Formats: sequence, structure tokens, C-alpha cells
Amino acid sequence: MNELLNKQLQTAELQQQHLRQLVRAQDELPDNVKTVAGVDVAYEKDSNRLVAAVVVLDATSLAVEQVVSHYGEATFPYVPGLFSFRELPAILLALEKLPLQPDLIICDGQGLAHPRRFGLACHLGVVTGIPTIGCAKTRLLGEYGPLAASRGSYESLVDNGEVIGRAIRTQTGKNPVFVSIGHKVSLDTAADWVLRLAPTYRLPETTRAADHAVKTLLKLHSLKI
DNA sequence: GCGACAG
DNA sequence: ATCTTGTCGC
Repeated sequence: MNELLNKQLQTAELQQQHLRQLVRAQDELPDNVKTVAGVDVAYEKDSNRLVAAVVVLDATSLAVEQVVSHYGEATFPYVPGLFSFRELPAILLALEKLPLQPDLIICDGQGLAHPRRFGLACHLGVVTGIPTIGCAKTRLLGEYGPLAASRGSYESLVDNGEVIGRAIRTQTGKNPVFVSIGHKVSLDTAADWVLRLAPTYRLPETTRAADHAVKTLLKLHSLKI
């Protein structure tokens, strides 16, 4: 019964090897980014039920403008390195419900800071064509030197001599977040946006809003409301 | 061989 | 990711 799973994982890796070539690491975002979105997925405890949400914020005020969601079931297991295959399908279905696509999307996970340089942020960006940034709470791979304690300080995330992202302190004295290129956004621009979106808390308002939305929706759903 | 391993 | 109580602090 593991043969099918192994085949599925092998196919997913091949997909990554193919799609990774389509990632664009330079700035190709609009001159004036007006909307920024956060995406997240929450899972029900003893089932495969899940809910994905896309929350659109005004890029200047950071006020929530729109929330769309999708209820479904997980069809792929959680495997480090193949995370996007578990979350992307539901995220795409939620995204389709938006009448207007956001100018930029911040993902809760890695972008190029991935073993095959193709984390969730890259996958979502390449599939939709929307500029994306990866902003993870923990590191998947790469090393970084001593990081100053103040907000805004950062160190390069290096893997095999290659800069794959940046460990950035968004709040003085708090643990850093791990930012990497997703699609159509340079690392410098990605870092700027993450800092701009996290003026008060460690995580960007986009991921905080998406996380909150998804947890609330899942709770309401389990209450059959 | 052993441990580590985005969410 | 999810479960899980109280607790310390602004």
C-alpha cells in the first residue's frame, strides 16, 4: 500500500523539478501595489476536512477588505518538501472566488528556501502568475549568522553557499521570520514588504488575518452554522 | 546509521 | 497542522 504513495511523492518531486524553472526572481510587481493577500489552511482534528482562506488587505492601511474561503478535504499527506501539494489545491479554489486578484500574496511557508528551490510560495506564484513572497515561522534549511536583536536586523539564509532567503527580525527581541522569494519579487523587495506588513507583531498582518479567518471558519463549520 | 524535517 | 490549563503581564 506504500507503492501508490511513493509513486505520488515521486511524481510531485518531478513536478517541482519542472515548475521550478518558471520561477521569476526579479521584481515584476505593479508600480503601485494596492492590495496584499494572506493565505492559510486549517485542518479538522480527526478527519481530512480542511478550510482554506484568502484574505485581502489594503496595502496602505492594512485593513481587511475581503475574505474568501473553500471547504474541502486533504488529498495529499504532509511531507516536508512537498508541503504545497497538500495546501495548494484548496488555496487555488478559494482564490478563484475573488472577483479581482490581489497584487501580492504573502504565504505562510517557504519560497526558494526549499530543498528543490520550490516551496509553497513559488508554486502558488508560478501557477497563478501573481507575485508571491514566502514568510515562514521556522527554518526548513539553510544557515545564518548571529542576528542582532533589533527590529529590522537580518542575516542571509545560506544553503551550500547559495543565498536562499533571509532571517529577519520583525520585532525586537522576538524570534526572526524566514523570508524567501516566491515569484516575481526580489529578495530585497520581499524583505521590505514583510517588515512593512509586520509593524506590531512578529508575523505579517496578512498571515495573521488569514490564520484568524481560517480558524474561525473551521470552528463555525464544525458547529454546522 | 541517526537525526532533522515549512504547515 | 492539532490537542491542551493555567498563568504571567500590559
